[in-house]
Amino acid sequence: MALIRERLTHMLHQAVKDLLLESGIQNEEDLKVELEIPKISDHGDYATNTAMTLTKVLRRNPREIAQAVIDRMEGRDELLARVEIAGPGFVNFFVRPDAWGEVLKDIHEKADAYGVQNLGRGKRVQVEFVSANPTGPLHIGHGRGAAIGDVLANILRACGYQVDKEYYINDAGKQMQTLGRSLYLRYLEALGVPIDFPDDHYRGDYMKDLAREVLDREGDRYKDVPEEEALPFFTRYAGDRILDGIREDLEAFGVQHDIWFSEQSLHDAGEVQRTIEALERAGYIYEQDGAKWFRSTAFGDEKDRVVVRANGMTTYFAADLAYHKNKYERNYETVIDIWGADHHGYVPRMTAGVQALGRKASDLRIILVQLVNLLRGGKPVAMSTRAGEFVTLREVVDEVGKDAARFIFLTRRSDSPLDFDLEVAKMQSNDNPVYYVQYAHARLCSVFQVAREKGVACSWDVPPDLSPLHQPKELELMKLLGEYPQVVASAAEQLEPHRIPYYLSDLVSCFHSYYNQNRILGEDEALTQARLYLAAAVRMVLRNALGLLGVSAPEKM
RNA sequence: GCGCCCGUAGCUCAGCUGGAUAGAGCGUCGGACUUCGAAUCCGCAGGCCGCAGGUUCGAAUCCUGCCGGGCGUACCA
Repeated sequence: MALIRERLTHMLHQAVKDLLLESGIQNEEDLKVELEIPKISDHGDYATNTAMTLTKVLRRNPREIAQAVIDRMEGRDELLARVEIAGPGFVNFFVRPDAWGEVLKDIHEKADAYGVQNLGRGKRVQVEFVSANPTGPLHIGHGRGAAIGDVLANILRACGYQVDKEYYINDAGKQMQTLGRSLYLRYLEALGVPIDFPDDHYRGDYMKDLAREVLDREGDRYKDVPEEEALPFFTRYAGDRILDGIREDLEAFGVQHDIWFSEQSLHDAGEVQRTIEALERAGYIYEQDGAKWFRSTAFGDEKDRVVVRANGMTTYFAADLAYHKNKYERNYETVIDIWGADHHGYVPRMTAGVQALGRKASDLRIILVQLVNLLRGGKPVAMSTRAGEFVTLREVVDEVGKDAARFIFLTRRSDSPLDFDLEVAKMQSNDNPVYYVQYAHARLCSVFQVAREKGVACSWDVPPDLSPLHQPKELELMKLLGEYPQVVASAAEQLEPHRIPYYLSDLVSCFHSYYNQNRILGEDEALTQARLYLAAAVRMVLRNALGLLGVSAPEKM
């Protein structure tokens, strides 16, 4: 049994199709119909503006079209109590109250898989996120990108895409040398050798910690080794250890990448060179002032970009081109990059790059994540990266918990800047939406606990009679539960994970309100069974949605 | 200068692929625990959707111009 929304959409779609055929029009584009939930309940459970959008094609007035559409909706009486034409030409649908129970049966039947669908049809998608340079610990801005990337990937998986989560390690180039040298100098310092620590080196305390670690493990064996000989060890050591730390911090944050991809491996395999050659053959490379330029202006970038400098070194951008070429060679149909918004200037050149490599611009989707302002009690926390004074992601997770941190990162559109207040994140109140949602789940678990203690049946081979559910709040809950798959689908299509937390807040708000004015476990056995069945469905959806967010669904709190 | 993002209630933000009377949380004020969890609920108040034009049956949403804030404008990584 299909869900209410799907059935109605289908019915409407057929009716519009018939109407267009009768009028001799066969235009697929005019056939898309959309159902919205009106803001005002007097306007029905669902409404469509399709009659208005059809006025231009059919050249008739919208209310007439609306009537014609309604007349062609077959089997509407089974599902609908009433259909109205309203305002300039809206069609408002009032679902039969007894039809909503189908939603609950559907949820019980699908259980964990409720919300899972097959929009993607197995299409391979890669989500690349975090990809912070392995030169220091992750900070809170990386956390936001991590949460968004991780959850977006989860959502796409739930929608039938075959998704890999990938981390690009910038382990090549001068910054790694600088990193190694920073460690080397701290090592000497720890041995009591006077050093001069340059400003452009990595000054954070974590480098001193690492230096002590090297000292413990290796003793003073590098003390008298010439710098050029010692550096490779220190570079590799620093890079590996910092990357380990990043991995651990992500793990503590609930994020696991499937693939860790090394930039150096592209250089080692000659892929950077090959990519430049491929672009040369395609005619997108020219030489000027001793450098090789990529003609990104051919695809709308504001200027061309250097890929090989006059000194013969390839640029970072060249490696990025090779990396993206490599992604498509690994057969990803769509590649999603999650970048800090401070990199937005790179979007046109990267988009140009994938097109020059023979892909559609839309094969690369870039999500820009705005910066995070870290606050404590409303006051900004100093965040100077160079001085190494930043608050790390790990510190934030340790202080406020992974659930609160993730939820807060996700409760905002990614292109909106985010104020992250450590005190608010720790508050166990409604200031903090994560507890509001988790509390509902714990509450429901508690109800089931009590039910079991009282010996009330609360698992069902066959659905109970749902006719006792007819209160407005009960119908509203069922309707909201029925919207969940649609919410997941739209989050996937629009690449907007924040839709899930907002949906959860709505659902939970409705539930809490209902809970406060009704008892689930009561004298009336039939009513109790029906309400428990509803409650179980709410709990199921909460679990599924929180699972997508990587936020726990506690039984007690 | 040019480019991108943002400007919605006192605060933090949804709504933006055009739809009917613009929403939520916080904060203020006032109510609800002998009951399955009060980390909850109920109610009151709060708006020229930055400003000005345009597009059309209809604009917070699309277009143009301004104002204000953030970011970016390398043969750096």
